[in-house]
Amino acid sequence: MNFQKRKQKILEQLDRTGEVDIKELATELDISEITARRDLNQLANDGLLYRTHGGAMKVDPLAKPKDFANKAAQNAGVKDDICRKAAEHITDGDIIFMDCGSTVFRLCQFIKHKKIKVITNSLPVIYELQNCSVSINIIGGEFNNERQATHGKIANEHIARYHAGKAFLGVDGISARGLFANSELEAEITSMYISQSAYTYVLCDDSKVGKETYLKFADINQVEAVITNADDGKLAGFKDTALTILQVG
Amino acid sequence: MNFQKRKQKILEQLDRTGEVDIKELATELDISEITARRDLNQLANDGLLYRTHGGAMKVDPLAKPKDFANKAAQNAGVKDDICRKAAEHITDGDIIFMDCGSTVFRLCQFIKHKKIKVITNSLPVIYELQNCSVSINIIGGEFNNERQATHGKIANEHIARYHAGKAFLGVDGISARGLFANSELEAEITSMYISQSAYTYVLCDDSKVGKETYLKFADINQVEAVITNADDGKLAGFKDTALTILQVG
DNA sequence: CTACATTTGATCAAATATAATCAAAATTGA
DNA sequence: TCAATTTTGATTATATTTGATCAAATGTAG
Repeated sequence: MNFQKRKQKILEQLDRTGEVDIKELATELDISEITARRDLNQLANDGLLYRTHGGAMKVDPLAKPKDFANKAAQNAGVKDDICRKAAEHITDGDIIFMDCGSTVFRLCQFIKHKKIKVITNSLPVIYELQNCSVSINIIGGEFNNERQATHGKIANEHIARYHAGKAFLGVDGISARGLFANSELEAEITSMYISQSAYTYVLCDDSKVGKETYLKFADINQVEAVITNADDGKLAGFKDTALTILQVG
Repeated sequence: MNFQKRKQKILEQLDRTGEVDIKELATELDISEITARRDLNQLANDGLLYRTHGGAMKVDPLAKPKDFANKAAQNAGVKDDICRKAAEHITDGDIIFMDCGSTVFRLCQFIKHKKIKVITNSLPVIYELQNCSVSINIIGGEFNNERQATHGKIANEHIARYHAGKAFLGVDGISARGLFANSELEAEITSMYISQSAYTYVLCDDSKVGKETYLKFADINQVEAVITNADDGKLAGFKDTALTILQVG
């Protein structure tokens, strides 16, 4: 029983009962109390639970804005797994880009407590990260109501003025041949994110893996890592690429 | 039963019945009276309830600290009058700037149905105008949580790239000698709005008229009109200026 | 106002949880 | 395989939480 596995079980029970107890946890997971404590502390540090004396409680479920929440809720379990993994790669002091997809949006909950700078064109992300330790830089430009984000020439130029250590991006399709998008606007801004960040993570669930849709906008070697729940079979195509693959679930 | 959990239960009961009693609390939560007292004291200290002898009462929900909505609600009647008048000057096809003050925010309700472009640095304005006939251009840059808006160098440069027919701005003070602001950030972005618009309306209630506070950032002849509820006496100082004065109320 | 009951805060003691330190065990990478 | 690193657990010291007692403050009734 390693840390990752315990983490899952703890979060699972927390989700079910709303609370956990150090002593019970130690018994159930067959670990010492101090290890249980260490686990809880780490999870609390990642903002995934509230630490209490002798245990922990579920973190407040927050009211999600508008219908975006519904779309974001589709496949939420998998997306959360992906984002939890992504959050492990974000540390205090980081400057990161976040794009406007529903997957990337779910990353917010895991980074709220971190002392980082987020540059984003996504209104839901902005909304979610106000009033917390994250400092926000809004990408200006024409606002697209459907995507709840800014896009276009001015937005692209805005991004071009910044550099970030990491970018966390969603795509509509990814294969060994490159990254694919369903719209030009989306493709352009994603390209810009990639070019202005030192290290790019692509976040996508298995439905996007192997999919080559509409518009190819980047080669696979332009991004550094993909975080996904796809299985080895689906990922076999990436064998010959330099891509770092982070599997979850 | 730890403090966090008791806190939940206490606040829950408070919300239901409006009050709690030390003795009952001690029995129900199976804690000593002194612990119940300590809990109530701490919650009172956090402003979550009113401490009374022998128990506690629900705190007045209207007395919550100033979030933007409340601030915007202060003096709402007057501000609405001012904004209603301002809206009369906005017609389909207009491109307008709106700044991030609480007065200008109330203009939103009167322009929702209009077919115009709004360029703004105010997050509340953006929220208010989504999903309606107004097309939005967001001014990018670093987000200031207190003001719920973007400010700074990049924001100013963003504005510099656009021109609008009209600007609707709030100020912290206005007199025949010029416009005044309580912060440099605010002053700079307002100056930029003025210089990039053909016609500038200043929206302010009578408390701002004649007030010369902190930082003067523009001469009075740089703006074209002021919309206010101030009376003739307060406005007498503007007699010798070219300013168009639109009185309401 | 006085007398009485109740509530309260302070102090202390006991129980419990936590952090710190260090050693053992497991994992990792050559 | 061995050495280095990480993870885990035992021990001890520290901190927190809780409850009991009691004097002081507050509220109530006459």
